[in-house]
Amino acid sequence: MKTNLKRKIIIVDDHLLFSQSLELLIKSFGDYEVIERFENGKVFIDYLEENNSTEIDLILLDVNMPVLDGLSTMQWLKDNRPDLKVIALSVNDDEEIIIKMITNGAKGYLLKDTSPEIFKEAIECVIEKGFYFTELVSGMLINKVNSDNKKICLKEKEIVFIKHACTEMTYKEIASEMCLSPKTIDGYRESLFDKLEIKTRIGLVLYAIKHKIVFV
Amino acid sequence: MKTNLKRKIIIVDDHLLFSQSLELLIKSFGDYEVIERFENGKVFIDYLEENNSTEIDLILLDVNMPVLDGLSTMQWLKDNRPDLKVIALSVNDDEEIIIKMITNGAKGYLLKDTSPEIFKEAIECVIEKGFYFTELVSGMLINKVNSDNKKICLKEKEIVFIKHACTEMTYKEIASEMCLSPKTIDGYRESLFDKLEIKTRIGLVLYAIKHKIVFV
DNA sequence: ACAAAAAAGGGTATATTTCCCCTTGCCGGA
DNA sequence: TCCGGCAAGGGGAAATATACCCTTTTTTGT
Repeated sequence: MKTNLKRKIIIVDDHLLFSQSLELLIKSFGDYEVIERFENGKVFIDYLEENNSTEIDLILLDVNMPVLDGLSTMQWLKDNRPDLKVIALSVNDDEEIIIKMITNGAKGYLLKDTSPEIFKEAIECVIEKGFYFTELVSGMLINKVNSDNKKICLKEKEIVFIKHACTEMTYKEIASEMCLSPKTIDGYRESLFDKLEIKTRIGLVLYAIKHKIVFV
Repeated sequence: MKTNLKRKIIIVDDHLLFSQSLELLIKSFGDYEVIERFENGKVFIDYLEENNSTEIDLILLDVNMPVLDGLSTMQWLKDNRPDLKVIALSVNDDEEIIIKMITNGAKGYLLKDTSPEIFKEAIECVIEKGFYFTELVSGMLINKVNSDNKKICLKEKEIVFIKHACTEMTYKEIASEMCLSPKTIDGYRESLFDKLEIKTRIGLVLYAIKHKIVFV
């Protein structure tokens, strides 16, 4: 058996059913072998640190994982092993995450409802040409470039204020919690309402949750 | 080949990579064959209605799907094909969903990070004995029975009001939107604040999002 | 027909929102 | 060096919106 001629793939995914099944699917393509599987970014990085000379052709990296998630893992890879090729896998089509994975060096981003045919094409494409982007992802990249100019950036204090605003505290209570005059808080609120194009505290709460400033 | 002696399994899951891979995994167990795969509850039900005499030993049903999700599909099965055995598959350990799937007749509930060994055991168990519950699920069932007495139930109008309260509308606007007097809205609010043990509209918004009454 | 809900109202105290103005300190260009 | 600008922090006052009482009228189910 000429196993050593096959492309070497690593799967990092906490869904054991998925990762083990996916290994079988990849095997069925013929040209690839799955040399390792890990259930989160932490154990994967541990492995890389102890086996830094292993030949790896491609990494399939899940985005949502416990312990160390795909994004953090991608950041580590960017800093420590930028040579490795990664395709991110996720059920999640959240634009922000996708953009972050790609800016951190992912060579492709596939949703888990991708067909096996496209999946195979993506693997081949990334190994051969270095990248593979679906229309969804390309669209987001373009969208991103076009809206990069007027992007909203929140200061640290504003973030703290927003978090407090997403509780049942009154503004007065928030002010004393943050050791500021209620009037300053008032100023924060006004400038945020203006910046975020909202009109009420309810709008602020919805914005905060939508943009993951606070969690529910 | 004695294919006709194998147990017949159907997979319903929108994640094509997963469902196709899972089919390979199931095949590798030896005693089973995947006779059909569907990508949402709708096409699965369509199939059942046109092939109501097909022999099916087990259905693996994903919970989160587009078009018609696992819960709705389970409800249809309960009403129309209570004879079919279903194992629900999900990444989601939300207690409410799990309980609902089981009260609608699911014979098992597995998270997708289950190991293939447990998965195989669960399949065998459901086909042979009729059910399989992990500790997680059993724990929830017990928990459920113990806390069933004082559960909060919201009326239809209250739900509608809550949805409106999660926007930047004022109560006055909500009243006219719902064709009610502002005072009636006032009453809704008060009774909800009381029932949900909250003190402000912000609290109501947070409750609504946490309990999936509204989506962000 | 009667009790229980649902709907609506009155009144009042706070909270929130909005607008416009003031100080202080810091930074960059003329 | 001086000066304008600008950002952060704070203020007054007024208009609305919210929150919390408690009462009355209408519907509704049985």
